[in-house]
Amino acid sequence: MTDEPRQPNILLVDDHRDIAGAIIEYLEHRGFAVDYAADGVTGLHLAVTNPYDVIVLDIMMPGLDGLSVCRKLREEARIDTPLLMLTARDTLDDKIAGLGAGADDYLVKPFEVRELEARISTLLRRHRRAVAREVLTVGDLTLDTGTLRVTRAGQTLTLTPIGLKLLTVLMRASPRVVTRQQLEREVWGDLLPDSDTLRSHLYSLRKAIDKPFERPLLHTIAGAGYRLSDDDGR
Amino acid sequence: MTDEPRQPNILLVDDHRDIAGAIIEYLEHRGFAVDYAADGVTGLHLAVTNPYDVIVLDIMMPGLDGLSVCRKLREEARIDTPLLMLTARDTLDDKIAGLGAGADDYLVKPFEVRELEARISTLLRRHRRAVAREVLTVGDLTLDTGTLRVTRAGQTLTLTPIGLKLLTVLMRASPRVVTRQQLEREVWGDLLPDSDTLRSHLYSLRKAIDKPFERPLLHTIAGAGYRLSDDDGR
DNA sequence: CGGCGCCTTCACATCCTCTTCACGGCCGGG
DNA sequence: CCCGGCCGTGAAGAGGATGTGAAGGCGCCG
Repeated sequence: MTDEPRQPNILLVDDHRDIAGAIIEYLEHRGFAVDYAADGVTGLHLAVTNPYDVIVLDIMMPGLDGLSVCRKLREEARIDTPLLMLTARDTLDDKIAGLGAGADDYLVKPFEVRELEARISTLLRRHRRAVAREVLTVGDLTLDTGTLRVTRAGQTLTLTPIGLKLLTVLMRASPRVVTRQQLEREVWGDLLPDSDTLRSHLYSLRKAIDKPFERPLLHTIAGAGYRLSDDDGR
Repeated sequence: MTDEPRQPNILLVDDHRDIAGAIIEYLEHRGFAVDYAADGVTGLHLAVTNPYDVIVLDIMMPGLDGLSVCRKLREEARIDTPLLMLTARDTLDDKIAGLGAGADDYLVKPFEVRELEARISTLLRRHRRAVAREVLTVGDLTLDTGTLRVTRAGQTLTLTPIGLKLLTVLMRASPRVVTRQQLEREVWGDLLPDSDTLRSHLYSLRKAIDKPFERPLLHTIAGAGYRLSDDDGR
């Protein structure tokens, strides 16, 4: 609902302006937002200052070459954005080096842009899935963001999409307090509903995750918001 | 980029020495300090005797398996170090149910080492954030501005929104004196109430934070205002 | 088309907070 | 010595915030 498939941001680093131009045109036409750098230094700079979804990196470049950029990104900047390396056939050996430097895939030149797009899409998918899977835990309550399964004390709970969204936000924030406003914004974005329907949803959520159990996890903080936490001994 | 650069300590527990070797090599190359145990018993021992930042635990092991190690860590040793579980695809379901055992995340084998690293980084970030909240302290009184929880001498106090606001201002200013005017302005802005309701609120606040205890922390400075401080020596 | 979830909206109940007011003690000034 | 101001104390009522539950509408899927 809120996590819509926004336009993926791609960074292309390649010193062949003509080839790059064609690639950019195609990718933008296909719904990607493309940033471009003609050399390794600017490419590196862009990569560390912007959150890209995929980085496409030519391996042979004057000055700072692709391998070095890759290595710096991974080892110094600690950026784990999916990275696709472009390499010429005759330097195929580089591909080994490329994967060693932390690239996720490589493509041998010359290639079809459609092939490039396919690889990019694969990387996007894989990374999204990888990032999406995460297990949040508060007390004996767990939420697996990969399977969207919610359990408490071993038994599976079922909740509505909005309930799930609220719970995710609350669990990520736990044990900090989340204001009503934040919750509303997370669920509905900027088009907030007329009346405060949030109250009903919180009510349902509470009924789902707390009602059947001894110790409540969802606490109301008067005048401030809500907090999800396991307050036993402390 | 403020509090960074200590080397994170990882504990890896996995009975597949070859896989473990590759993981260790990669992680160390990427700047982690890795301890290794090939079975559950030594893993458990290492985990309780050393302060790790993240523990990576294979779920299937001869002898003491990962789930048991996890449970023992959480329930007996009371260690809340972030814990990542490694699990084979075919045993996914049972094991995920076992997330109630207290794992923070899981990774399905086979996986990319880079993905493992990404997960580890996430856990590190999350844990640091959770621990590094701002906590105000005056004497044995503490206020966590993230969870809005107030404790004194270990026990949790409950106070009203306005009481909380007043306390926050007083704690931030401590041990300086805060005038009535300042307090009123903080709470009500420019539209001050008719009568001085502030007195009542300070009374309640005092009742909440001082009444149940020996030494008072909230002092009235005649004609000047209020001061929150632990005055033993002075 | 019909049933089923889910979301929204509304109405009511309940709880809690804030404000207001009244009283009394303390203290300094007249 | 008395008075008035300042402050602590405490109770009570008004009003707001929140919990609770049900009705209705809408979209989705068979």
